[in-house]
Amino acid sequence: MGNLPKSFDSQQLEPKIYSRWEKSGMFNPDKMRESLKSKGVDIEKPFTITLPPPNANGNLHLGHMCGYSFHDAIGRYMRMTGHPTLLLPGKDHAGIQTETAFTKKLKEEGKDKWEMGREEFYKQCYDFCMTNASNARDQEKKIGLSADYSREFFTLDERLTKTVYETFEMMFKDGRVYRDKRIVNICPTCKTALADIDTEHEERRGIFAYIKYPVAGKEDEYIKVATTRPETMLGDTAVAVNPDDPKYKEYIGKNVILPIQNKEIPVIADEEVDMETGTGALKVTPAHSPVDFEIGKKHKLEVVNVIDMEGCMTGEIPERFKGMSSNECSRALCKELDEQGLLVKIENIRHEVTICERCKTAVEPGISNQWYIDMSNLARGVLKTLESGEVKVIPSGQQKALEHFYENIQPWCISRQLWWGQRIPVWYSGGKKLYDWLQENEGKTVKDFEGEFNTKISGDGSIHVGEDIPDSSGVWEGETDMFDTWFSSGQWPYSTLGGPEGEDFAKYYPTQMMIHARDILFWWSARMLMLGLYRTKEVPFNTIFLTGMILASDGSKMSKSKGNGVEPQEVFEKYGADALRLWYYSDALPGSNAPIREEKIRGNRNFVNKIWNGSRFIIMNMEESEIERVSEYVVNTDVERVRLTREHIQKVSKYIEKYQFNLGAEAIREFFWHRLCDVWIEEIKDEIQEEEVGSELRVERLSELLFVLKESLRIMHPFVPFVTEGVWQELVGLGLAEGMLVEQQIEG
RNA sequence: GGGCGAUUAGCUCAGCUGGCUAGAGCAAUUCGUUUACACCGAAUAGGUCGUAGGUUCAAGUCCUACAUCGCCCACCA
Repeated sequence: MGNLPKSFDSQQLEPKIYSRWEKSGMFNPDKMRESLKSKGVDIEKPFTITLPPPNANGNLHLGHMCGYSFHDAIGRYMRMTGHPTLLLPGKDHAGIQTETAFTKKLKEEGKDKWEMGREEFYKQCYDFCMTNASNARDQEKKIGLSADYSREFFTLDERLTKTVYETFEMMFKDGRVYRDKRIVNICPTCKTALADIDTEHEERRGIFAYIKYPVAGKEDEYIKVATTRPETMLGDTAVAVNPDDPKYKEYIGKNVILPIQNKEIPVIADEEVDMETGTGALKVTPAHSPVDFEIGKKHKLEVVNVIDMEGCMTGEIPERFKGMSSNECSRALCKELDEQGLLVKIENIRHEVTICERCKTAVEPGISNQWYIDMSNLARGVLKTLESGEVKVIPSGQQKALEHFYENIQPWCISRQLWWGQRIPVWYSGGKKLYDWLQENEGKTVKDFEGEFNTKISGDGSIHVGEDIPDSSGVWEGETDMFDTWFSSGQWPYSTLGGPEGEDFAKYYPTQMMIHARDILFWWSARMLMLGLYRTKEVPFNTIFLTGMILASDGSKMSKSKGNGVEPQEVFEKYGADALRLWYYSDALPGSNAPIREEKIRGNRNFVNKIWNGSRFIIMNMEESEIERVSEYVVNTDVERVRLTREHIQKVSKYIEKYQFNLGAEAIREFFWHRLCDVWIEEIKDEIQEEEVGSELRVERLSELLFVLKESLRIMHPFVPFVTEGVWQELVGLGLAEGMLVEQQIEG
């Protein structure tokens, strides 16, 4: 009976199967609830996961596919065990990263961001993102992601931005949000401030210059300092030595002359200074080094800014250096110092530098005014939930890392000098510069500011927090900075459900899980937990499941520049989505690295094909005249094969519930291939070979096989949804099954 | 400098709270089959579970040190 093709043609069938699922509406939990109700199925608690929104600035890679494969397996399992299940999809505007990517794209097209202007840039960048979002959506569907696309979000959607703004306003009122002038990392390429967490460290080549600072009032007496960044000396305001250092004891409290600038600066004593490093004397540039900034604060040193946002020399320095890049200036300075006999030597060294996480440019530490959030007591709140077990991280080793992060939480710099993102909803009466100046100079008035800068101000220096301009008086200057992208994605679990007042929020919050690769644990999950706790008084999810990292076959990171990447499309075409999914379940386990292994994916494809052919054989063995009897036959639960099948279902269910997908994948393979196909089918083949069509024994045995087949299709469906649904539909076509596999329930 | 993790067959990894005569997939070797599937079947070989101690009736499995590798965090000029 039946005439099925010899292999499961994933290329042909997967898209068809996916669109049938979509039509069924089962990915919408509201519709699913109705459907279950009409069938009289017991409805369990809803199950929700807000899916990680991929950055809408490119295509998805195998790492995204990995995460979605796990989401989907869990989602499908929950759906098949009576839970109205919501996998909520979205796309992320991804602030800096998208701005960088899009600017680069414009450049390739011969266009310039600055010529284009802010508004036009935003518009075109938006379109760029929408195109990418649409591609990403198609790819998500290719891997079989059973998400409810009727609820899809983009992080810049109005409904979502509204929630983000509310949170900011609340935090401002609470005094958690504040503006502060501190030393921050400034990326000269991205031209924006970066939070510490947005930076990386890398060993790079550099110089170590030894420079003589003449002691004031003495001939031929010098203090030698050593520095990796000579250009910052223009902003030096002290030389620090260790109080116990015999070499310099006599100079403490005296002055040295800062060369080039010809300015006297004090020699101060500070325990932080290591006598062994360099010369033991440290030049102090509070404006351009985090360490020096702290020392400067302690000793009330002047802060002299000599490098701007773009990494160019600026401020009160000799004309000839102005506008030079810091590197150019470094060279020019060394030359001049050498001519003056003040340069002792330059060593070539390798040292750790801080670089921009996105564009890998070395950051310039610099002083600037930025918006900050004090996260400390929210961090303590989350810490409690980790300790109590309310929130769990899989693998547990990463949980400790997360605890460590919360214990050492720093103020979060949330303002970015970008064009792409959500504008910080703040208005300054009389301008931002006035506001910052008044904050810095306590007791001073608007009048003082007018005097100091010789301008006329309309406005009183106050601030208004809110999306809309407070009135039309013309005194208000809108904030131009954007939010750090993580400030919006950090609110993903409730903003996508319409915020704390939303209808979906009432039904589907809190969510149950968060699944992503471990590299964004601190950026994302850590923030979602804190912000969730703040806005909703409860943690947004209880389980963080960290997938393994997908690597190139040699164990290195996949990257475009190395050309060692593998495109998902390539894998789909060669082996199909189910085969790729199985590989993730067995290889991309929490805490592990998963170098791509094509031969393993091929092996999984073979298994997928085995599922097809085992099923095909069972179907083909049934004669048309037997179908009605077989479909009505109720198998005896005492029969060994039936009993073992039940045990198998329970075992795999347990594995899924414990997130042991590797064991689940192994078990279904073992059962279907090596028990059903290799043993049971072979046994029954022999038994019924000589039997007449329609005989009691044939009907009984074929019914038994059909039972085992259907049950194992159900339990395999969360792992390999396409081929199992494909087979199920063949059964439906013959009257041996009903509906769609996606809505079937797994019997416990 | 601090934290975390890894080290089991040629390769990639399982092995949860100690009972293993140590498993899987892929690769390898031999044989078979071409009317479910060559994207197949049957079989074989391959590991003193990083090293050294310890706890225990019993240790890949727990403890301690060491070695090697990886990741994360950190302001060393």
